[in-house]
Amino acid sequence: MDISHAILAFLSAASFSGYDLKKLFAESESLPWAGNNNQVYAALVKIHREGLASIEFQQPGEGPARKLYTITPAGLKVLREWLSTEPDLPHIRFPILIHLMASDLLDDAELEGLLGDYEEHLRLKLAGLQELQRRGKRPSFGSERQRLIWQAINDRPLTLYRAEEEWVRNLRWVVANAHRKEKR
Amino acid sequence: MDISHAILAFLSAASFSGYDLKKLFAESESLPWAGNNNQVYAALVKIHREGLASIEFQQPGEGPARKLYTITPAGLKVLREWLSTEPDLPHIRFPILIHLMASDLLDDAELEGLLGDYEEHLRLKLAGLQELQRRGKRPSFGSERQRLIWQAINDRPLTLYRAEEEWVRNLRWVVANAHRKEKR
DNA sequence: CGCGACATGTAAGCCGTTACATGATTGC
DNA sequence: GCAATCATGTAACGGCTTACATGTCGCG
Repeated sequence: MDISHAILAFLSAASFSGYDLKKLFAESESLPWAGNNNQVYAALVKIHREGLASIEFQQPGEGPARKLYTITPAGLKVLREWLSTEPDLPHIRFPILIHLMASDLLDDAELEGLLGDYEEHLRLKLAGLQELQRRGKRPSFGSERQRLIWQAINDRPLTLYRAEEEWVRNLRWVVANAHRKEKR
Repeated sequence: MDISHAILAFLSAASFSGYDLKKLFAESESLPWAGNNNQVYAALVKIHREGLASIEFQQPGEGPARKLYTITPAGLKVLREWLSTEPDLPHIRFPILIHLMASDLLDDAELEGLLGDYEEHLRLKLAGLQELQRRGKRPSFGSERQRLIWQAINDRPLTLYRAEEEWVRNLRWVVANAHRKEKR
């Protein structure tokens, strides 16, 4: 359960409830475990059992009862040790590649349609992300250096989608030219 | 089980055995289901049961027995229908982002070390991929247009890792400058 | 009064990976 | 004879998602 380290990483910046963390994961876009919650609550129980975080019960009267988790010195130690392990390389899936593998079944117009729709889809996603970014909500906790790093973290999905858009645009150009150059 | 469509996509280009497909998935790098085989064999059974591919038993005497799968007209029809569904956007995981979220625990030298090691790791991966690409093995079946598309498919992981490398390089520069500009 | 956000959890199931099990053929 | 590759499968485990279940609070 690798999500524990991500939770500890969040808790190293501030204290959160399970609900907070679930939302952070759901909104993150760049992190694994999108919109889960089963794992978050289960992992929190385990983290607390191991003494890596303490719980502060916040009484009702000012909202629904919540459990605020705060990282302990033991938790910080575990996190620091984990930080010295090398991070894995990016892990990615491009579902469109499977479509493209079979795209010989499509005529030129159909392929153009597929790629065009995909590019449009990407553009919409990008617009949504940029919108979120603009009126975000950027976590400003931590040092100056850490704020720059948060910016890089938030930028990462944007740069990925931009790269994907460029890749598709280029591919569209390539297949359009191939079509012009030769008869099939 | 989405892997069926990927298998059908491969089979639309040529006939393969389960072993062939397993290797194609393992070597692909850009496709999901890296180095599996459980799923491939299971999916092939299902595909055959549904009449989407036929089996040709190749007798021993010229090697170990193998089952060569060939896509049927029904399989082509299913594949063509699936092709008209919109492909999902890329799905990503950048494990290093979790490290970075907690990186405020590291001093400047340690962070530099983390990023430097990561960049080195990326460079090695890139070199390996380029090596594979050079003496590949590029599937030359299909039309001229399709050959260009195969090139794009094979290039995709390369461009991704290159983009990641650039992203890290930029981040290193940013944190190095932040360090110079202010005391902490 | 109903809806949406807040809040915490549980259950079921798929998907994917690792490891196991078996056996033939080729080359050193 | 041994290791590597070809070849086909099965078993077990864990991670992740979807859906379910329950309850509070504030707002229109």
